[in-house]
Amino acid sequence: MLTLPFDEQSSNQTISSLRMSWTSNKLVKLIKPEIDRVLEESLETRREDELRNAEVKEEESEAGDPAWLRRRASQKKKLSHSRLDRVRLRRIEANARERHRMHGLNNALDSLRKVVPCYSKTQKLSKIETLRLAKNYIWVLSEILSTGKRLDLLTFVQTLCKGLSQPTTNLVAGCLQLNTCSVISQPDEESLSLYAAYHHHPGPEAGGSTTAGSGRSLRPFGSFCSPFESLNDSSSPESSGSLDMGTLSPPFNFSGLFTLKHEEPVDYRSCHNGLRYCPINQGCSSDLGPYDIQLRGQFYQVQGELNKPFHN
DNA sequence: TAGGCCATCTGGTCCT
DNA sequence: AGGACCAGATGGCCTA
Repeated sequence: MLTLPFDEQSSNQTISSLRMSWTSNKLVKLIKPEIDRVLEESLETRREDELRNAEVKEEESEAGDPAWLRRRASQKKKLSHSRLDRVRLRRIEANARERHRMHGLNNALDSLRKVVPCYSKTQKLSKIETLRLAKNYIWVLSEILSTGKRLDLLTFVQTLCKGLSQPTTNLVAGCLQLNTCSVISQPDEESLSLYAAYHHHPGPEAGGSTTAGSGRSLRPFGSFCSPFESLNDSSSPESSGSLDMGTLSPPFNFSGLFTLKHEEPVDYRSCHNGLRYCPINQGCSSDLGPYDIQLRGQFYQVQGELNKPFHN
């Protein structure tokens, strides 16, 4: 007799989920008949219990229930065993489909994790953080495209980290070997000048902390406005408290239309964790810096170039 | 131990 | 009728 890792009190849900989980395992082929038998026994037991309970409930309620409820109860009563079985079978199938659907969703999220900065097999980003990071990443790329200006690493990371939790911020900063404090609190002059260029209006979130004066702010980019605003009425990634992908669409569909070209072969080892960027005080004179945007059809090359340094 | 995250189940709704 | 999608509920696991 096979001993399954759950006792008789385990619910059918547990049994069916275990059954589904094990389906992919080759071992299950050997023990499947046993699993099916236990499952059927469990289903049968539960079926009998539910029928008993339903009968008791109907007896209890028939006296004072409204007519529609009595009708419903009598309809239930009329459900034959075969009909009940069919209903339950449909429920089981629906559960399996739902699981499959959610697995598909999770696979898609995994794919997304691999194309955003800071992909790590060991420390997986949560679903919500993955979406937030992706949103910020798209926004940064759109900024680079629309302004034609490079972002220094600090700005890049700070923008990526907008709205992310502290652990994720740490992860992103860690990927780039940045001090987290500098990511969240101390924008450099270059960054500030860049914000000034973008600064159209303070925005609703800029009322509280500021970057000037105190030199310390939890939200240093509160007034970092996107040039897209005039076109799309969109705002910076930080402008909405909740996840709002809809307002952040870029001004045009650039997917597959551009690539980033390095001016010269890059030795990633000489840079912070591989990212080629212009550190503060090193005076990169090029307008575009390392990002030489060209209209080609090599989006994935861009993606690879941008992500290569971050992925460990 | 509380809180975050996740997988799963479930019933409702909409669509074909 | 049946499938896809969604949101709420629930319980397990992990971590600070």
